[in-house]
Amino acid sequence: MRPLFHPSVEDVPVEAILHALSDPVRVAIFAEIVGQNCSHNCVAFSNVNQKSIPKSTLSQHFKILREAGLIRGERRGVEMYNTSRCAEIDKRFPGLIGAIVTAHNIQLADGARTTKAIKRKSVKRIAKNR
Amino acid sequence: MRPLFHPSVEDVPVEAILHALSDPVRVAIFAEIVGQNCSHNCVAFSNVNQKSIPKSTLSQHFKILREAGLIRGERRGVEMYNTSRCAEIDKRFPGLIGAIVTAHNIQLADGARTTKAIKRKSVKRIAKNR
DNA sequence: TTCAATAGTTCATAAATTCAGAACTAATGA
DNA sequence: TCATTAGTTCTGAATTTATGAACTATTGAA
Repeated sequence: MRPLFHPSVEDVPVEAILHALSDPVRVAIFAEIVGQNCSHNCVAFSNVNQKSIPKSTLSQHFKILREAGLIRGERRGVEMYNTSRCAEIDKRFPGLIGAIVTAHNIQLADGARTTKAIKRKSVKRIAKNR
Repeated sequence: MRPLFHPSVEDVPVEAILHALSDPVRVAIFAEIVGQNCSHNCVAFSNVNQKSIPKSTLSQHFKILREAGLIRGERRGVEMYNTSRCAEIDKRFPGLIGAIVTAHNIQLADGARTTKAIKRKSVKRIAKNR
């Protein structure tokens, strides 16, 4: 299996970072990894947000986080060890990751109200039904 | 013409904000509006990034920024007056907007290197060709 | 060794989003 | 009333994303 691709932080545009974190499943995964400041394998997340997510989908999510320079994935035996690359990103874009993770946590804490609208789709629906 | 929809900031999930700003044209527009801390009509942006963007597309972009609670659009005669809603958002998600706009500006300042990769698409291509 | 089990990737295609031209609406000023 | 300007909406095409199925890699046991 060929080694995973990890871009150097200078090659990652902010847009890619924002895009990677604009998905509810991916911010959740990333916030976990940052929070624990340690590893986590793919399967550990198979029910983020009370939903069971197919592993092909999860695999994609991790790939997007990796290619946005947000995490580093390292094979450890049969499973994957993921760590955040916060420190590196923070050098280039100070405060960015912190602010996003904080915002995510604030939203989590807000609870019920926002959990209903956590999918992008919902926002659009709200907007539409005005 | 029916009045524009502006969500209350509490109803906007972070994901929607990040998604809105994960597009190079939209961050550029938004950073401009924030930077000038004042208005700007649609057409003023018709060649953001040296590209001329069709007005139907621009209209969509503004709508997405509006529905993410990032800007307020107000009709002034025949044209649109757009202002940022930074202050409101900052109350709920402190530092978020600032960090993103700063990151955007850092990237702009970096110049040539990143401008080539400014489209999400490019990042993926870079990733693919490994 | 060989085999089964586990973790994750890749591939193919269906579903959802986004883009952009064309037709439309609204306000302004001649 | 008409032409002009600014912006929206509609619609089909192009692009992205999601996911089941098939595949690859590693481990541990027989």
